[in-house]
Amino acid sequence: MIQSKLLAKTKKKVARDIRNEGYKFLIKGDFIEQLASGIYNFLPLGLKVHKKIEEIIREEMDSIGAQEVFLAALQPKELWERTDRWNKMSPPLFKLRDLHKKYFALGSTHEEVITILAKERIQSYKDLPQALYQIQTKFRNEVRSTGGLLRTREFVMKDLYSFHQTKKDLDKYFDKVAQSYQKIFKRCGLNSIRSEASGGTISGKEERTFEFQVKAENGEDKIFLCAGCGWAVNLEMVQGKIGANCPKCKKSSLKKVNTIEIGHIFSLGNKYSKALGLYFVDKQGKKKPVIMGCYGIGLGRLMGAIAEVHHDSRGIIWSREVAPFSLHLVPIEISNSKVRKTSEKIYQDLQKEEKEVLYDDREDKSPGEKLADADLIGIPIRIVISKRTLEKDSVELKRRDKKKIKLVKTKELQTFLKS
RNA sequence: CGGGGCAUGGUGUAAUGGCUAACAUAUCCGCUUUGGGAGCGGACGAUUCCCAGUUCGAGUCUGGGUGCCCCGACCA
Repeated sequence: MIQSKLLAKTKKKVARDIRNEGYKFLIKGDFIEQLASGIYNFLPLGLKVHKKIEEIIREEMDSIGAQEVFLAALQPKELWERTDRWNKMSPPLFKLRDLHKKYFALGSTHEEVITILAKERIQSYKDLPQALYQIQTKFRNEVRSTGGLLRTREFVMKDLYSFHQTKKDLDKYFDKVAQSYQKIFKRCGLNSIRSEASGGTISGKEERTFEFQVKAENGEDKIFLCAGCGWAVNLEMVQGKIGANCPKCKKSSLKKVNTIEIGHIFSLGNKYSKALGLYFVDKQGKKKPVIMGCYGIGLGRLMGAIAEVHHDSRGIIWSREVAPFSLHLVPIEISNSKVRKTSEKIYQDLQKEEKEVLYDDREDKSPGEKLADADLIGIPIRIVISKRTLEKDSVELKRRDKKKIKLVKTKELQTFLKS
């Protein structure tokens, strides 16, 4: 991509009421822009990151045998009344009426829709287990949006639903998903903590659920974490146990940690299958409700969390798998013909290797501004070419997350990048 | 939903109730410059969120509305 054509106007200043650092850089770098409170547009850079995250999630979901579907966002009122959630859902549903005055909800989650979809296709124990997921826009009528992308009213979510004969089989899959989640977050550059939580309006309070949390100074969640064994629990589950010993390992004490919730997995039991009539016939010919689980990751929030965790004073530091580009090619003084020729040659060569390169071909930007933009956008590897480096037949390589600068012979650049 | 704050060129900010609403930045033109947001000159750009009111006079004061931010409550 040629940077002069990239739709990204980086900003030097943002409104002072933006406190959240990661969010500030997403705005400054022109990854996203706000349309209304809790509602965001994604610009080319932001969308690229979002898509990278989406692809990681899709790969991991496919690898645990889940099939992708795409469900309706407009959902009839009656469906929500059958599970008694039309009025009880929290945060509230966005509700609207069609031309015939019929009520609909904009989907904030899809237990109802997926359950009746499954009902048509799961009747026997032979049809089980099954796992379906989608990556789709959700709408939530939040009372208050916060932290940029961290809590929005419209966002893309990956929601996975699993269907089982028995609680035991669900538990097995539950663990599999939990592992898959840790892997997803790892690939996104985050160390996630699995924390015990409560289900609220999704699973019912009696079912146990896990949240996946990432440590962040200004995260809005709080968990108690055991420094010894890594066991964790949400603040809401246990009040006033700071300093108490971990109930699991009994050795270390629990410490209160601020976190951002980046994923949540629920055991649903038979709540939805009973309410909506999803039953199967077992080997003995007995009719039983299907046991369900559901598992969610908010993609925008995950992106916001990454920015929140990985940045320095100059901008975001994207990890390799989620970065909008893998290489940032930055010529200094591109009006110099030798600099230009070499840069363009390198750009072409790298593209042939299917490297995702952002080439800063802008002539009217000073070196300072180009370098500042590079730090802000946060592509993992920066390649600087200038008269100075070309005197040594070299280009300069710098990792965004490191201080060290390395000179590499122009001819050896490609082999060097492979290693 | 309770409490608080804010609203001024594209963006960020300034302006005792008083003259033509100021500055920075961005953008455009010219010259110059090229390793950490360069310099000089010029240009473009605002119904000061909306509606009432007080006043000789309102960006500024009062009332109402709308929007945004923060704290709390709530929360996948």
